Amino acid sequence: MLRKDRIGAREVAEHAGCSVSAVSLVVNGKDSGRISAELRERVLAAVTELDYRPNRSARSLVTGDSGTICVVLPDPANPFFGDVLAGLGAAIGDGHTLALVLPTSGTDYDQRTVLRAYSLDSAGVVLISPGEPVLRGLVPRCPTIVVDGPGRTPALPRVDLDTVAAGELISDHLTGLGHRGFGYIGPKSDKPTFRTRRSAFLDRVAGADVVRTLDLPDWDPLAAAVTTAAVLPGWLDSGVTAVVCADDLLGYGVLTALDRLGRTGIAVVGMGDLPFSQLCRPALTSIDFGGRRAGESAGRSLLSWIDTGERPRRVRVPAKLIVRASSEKG
Amino acid sequence: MLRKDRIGAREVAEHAGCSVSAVSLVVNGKDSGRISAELRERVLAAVTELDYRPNRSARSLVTGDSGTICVVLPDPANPFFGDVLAGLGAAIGDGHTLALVLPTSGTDYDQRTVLRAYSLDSAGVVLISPGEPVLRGLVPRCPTIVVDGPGRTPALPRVDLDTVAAGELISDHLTGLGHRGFGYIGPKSDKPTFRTRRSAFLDRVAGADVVRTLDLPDWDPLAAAVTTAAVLPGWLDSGVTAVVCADDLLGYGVLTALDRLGRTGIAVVGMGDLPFSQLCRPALTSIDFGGRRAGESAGRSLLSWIDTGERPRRVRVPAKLIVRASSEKG
DNA sequence: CGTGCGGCGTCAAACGTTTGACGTCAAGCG
DNA sequence: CGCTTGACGTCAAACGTTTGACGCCGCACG
Repeated sequence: MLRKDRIGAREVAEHAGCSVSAVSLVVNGKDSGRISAELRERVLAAVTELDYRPNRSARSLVTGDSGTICVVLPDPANPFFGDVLAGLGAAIGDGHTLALVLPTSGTDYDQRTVLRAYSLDSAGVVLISPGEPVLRGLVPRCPTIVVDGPGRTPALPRVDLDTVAAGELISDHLTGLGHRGFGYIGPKSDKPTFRTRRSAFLDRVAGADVVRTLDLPDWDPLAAAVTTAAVLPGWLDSGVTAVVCADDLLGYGVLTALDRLGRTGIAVVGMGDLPFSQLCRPALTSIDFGGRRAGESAGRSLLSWIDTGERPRRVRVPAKLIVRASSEKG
Repeated sequence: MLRKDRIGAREVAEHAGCSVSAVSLVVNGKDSGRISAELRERVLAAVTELDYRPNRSARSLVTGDSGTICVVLPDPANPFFGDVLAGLGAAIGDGHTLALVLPTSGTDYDQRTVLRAYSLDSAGVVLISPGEPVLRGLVPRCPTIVVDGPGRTPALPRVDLDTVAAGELISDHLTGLGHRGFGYIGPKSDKPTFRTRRSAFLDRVAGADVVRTLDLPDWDPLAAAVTTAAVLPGWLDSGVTAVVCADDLLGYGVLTALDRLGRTGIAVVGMGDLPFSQLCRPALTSIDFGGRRAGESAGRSLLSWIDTGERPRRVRVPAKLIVRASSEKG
C-alpha cells in the first residue's frame, strides 16, 4: 500500500520549524506555559495547511486509550436499537469513534460478546438491552453503561427506560377512560424488558374486573396475529374492553382482528411507537420509550465519566404515552 | 487507570520460555519453518492460559492497518440501514471491528464525513446510500465499497440495489393485472435512490393510458398522508387504478385514504417491505430490496479485497416483489 | 557578580507489536 | 575436514505519538 505519503507530526514540525514535541503539545492543547503564542500559531497553520491528523494507533499506544466507544447491541435491524444508536452518535460527536459489536449469530448476545468489546481497549462501553446472564459476574474493564438493562443490576451505571411507568401510564389512561376489563398480549420472553412491560401493567390492573393474558411462544408478529384472532372473541365475551400489547406490531394484529370481527369501541394500546403507528387506521396509541433520548443520555454520561472519572448516576428516561384514535372513547 | 496488569507478548514469552518475536510469529501464524511444533505448542498454551490478546494499537501502528472496517451511513434509525448493518456485521465476523461514522447532524452525510472515516486508518470503508456530491472527486484511501450509490459512479466497486428492477417488477405485476392508469407518489428528493425508484417505474409505464405523479416536498409520511388524501380523488376520477409509492410508509397513507374514501379495487404497492406491511389490512404489496443481503455481500467483497488485493466486481442484489392483498384483483 | 526563576522548547524514553536480517547448531555432502 | 544447507530462533529497528525531565536564556534580586 502507498502509505508513505501520510502526513505525520514530523512533517508538521519541519514545516513549522520546531520539534515534534511542540507539535504534539499544541495539537493536544497542553501547551500552556511551554509554547509561545507565536509558535502555537505557526504550528496550527502548518497543521491546517498540511491537513495533519494524528495517527490514532500511535496515540492510543502511548496513552492506553483508544478513543473508541464501543456499543454492544443485539440487532441493528431492530428500529429501537437504531434509535439508541442515533442518539449515541449524536451525543458522542467526532472526538471518539463509535465501534459496533454484534452477536456473531442470532439476535441476542452473551458475555463473550461483551468481552470482545473490552478487548478493543475501548475508552467506554455501552451495553444495550443486555440479558441478565450477560451482566452476571461481569467485571468492567473500562467505563461501562447499561442501557435498558435487566431489573436489578446496581453494579453498573444505567440509563433505564421507564418500563414501569409505561405500564402505569397505560393503565391509568385506560381506567380513566372507564375500562374495567383488560387483556395483555406479549411474548413469553425471558428478556427482562418484556417481563417488566408485562408485570408493570398487570400489577396495576390486578384489581380490575377481568384480566386476560396471552403469552406468545416466540417473537413472530404474524403468528401472533393468528393467535390473537383466535383468543380475542373469548376475551371480548368475558368482558375485556381494552387490549394492551407489548409491542406496536402486536397492536396492529389486534387492530386487524377487531376489524375483521367488526367489533368497535375496544381500546388498543401498543408499545414502542413505531413510525407506522401514527399512520394506521385507527392510529395506534402507544408508548414512546425514548430510545433516542436514552442513547443521547448514555453518550453524555459516558463522555463525562471518561473525562472526569466520576461515575455517573443512574438515569431514567421518561416514557411518553402517545394517545391516538385506537384508545378513544368509542 | 490500572493498566499495568495487562498481559502483553512479553509475559507470554516469559511464560513459554522464548522471545517476544516467537510469540508474535506464532500468534500470527507466520511461523512456518521458523518455529518448531513443540515451541508453538508452548506458546499457544501460554496464550490461552494467560488470556493474551495482542494490543491492537501497537499492531496497527506497525502494520499500518487498524483492522477496522468503517461504515458511513446517513441514519441508523432508518430500518433499511439497520438491515444493511446487520448484514455487514454478520459477514465481517470478529476478525475486524466495525466502526460507525455518522453525520454530525441531520440525516445525511457529506464528503467531510467520509474523510473522517478515512482518517481512522480503516482497513476498509463502506459507504451506504451516499449522495452524488459525496462521491464526486473522492479519492479513496483504502478499499472502499459503495452500497446503494447514485447512478453513475464507476470509480468505486458497488453493491447495488436493483432499483430499476423494482420499478419493472411492479409495473409488470400491475399491467399483468390489467391496470392502465397509474399514480406514483414519492419524495421530491435529490437522493439518487428516490430518483431512480421514480424513473424506473415511470419509464416503464410511459405508454399507459393515465399517469399521475405526486412529488412530496419533504420526507414526512404524515404530511404525505394528508397530501395524498387531497389528490387521490382526482386521480381516481381520471382513471388511476393503481398507486405506487416510493416507500411503504407512503403506501399506508394511500391505504388509509382509500379506506376513508370507501374506494376498493385500487391496487397499492409500496417499496421497502417494512415489517408492518405483512400485518396491515390489506397487507401491502411491496419490494424487498434486500438490505441485509446487500450488507452481507458488501462485507464479503470488502474482506476479500482487503485479503487478496483484488478489487471486487460490482454486485447487484436482486429485488423481490412481495405480492400481498393490496394489489390483488379486486 | 552569583543565584534563582520563569518562560520557552527540546530530548529521549516509552508504549507493544511486527519483521527483515542475522545467528547457531547439526547434519549432509564432496 | 571444510562448506553448504536447513531448521529453529533471536535481535533490534521501526511504527508515530506523548510526556516527564531537562536545558537554555535573559532578567531580577540580593
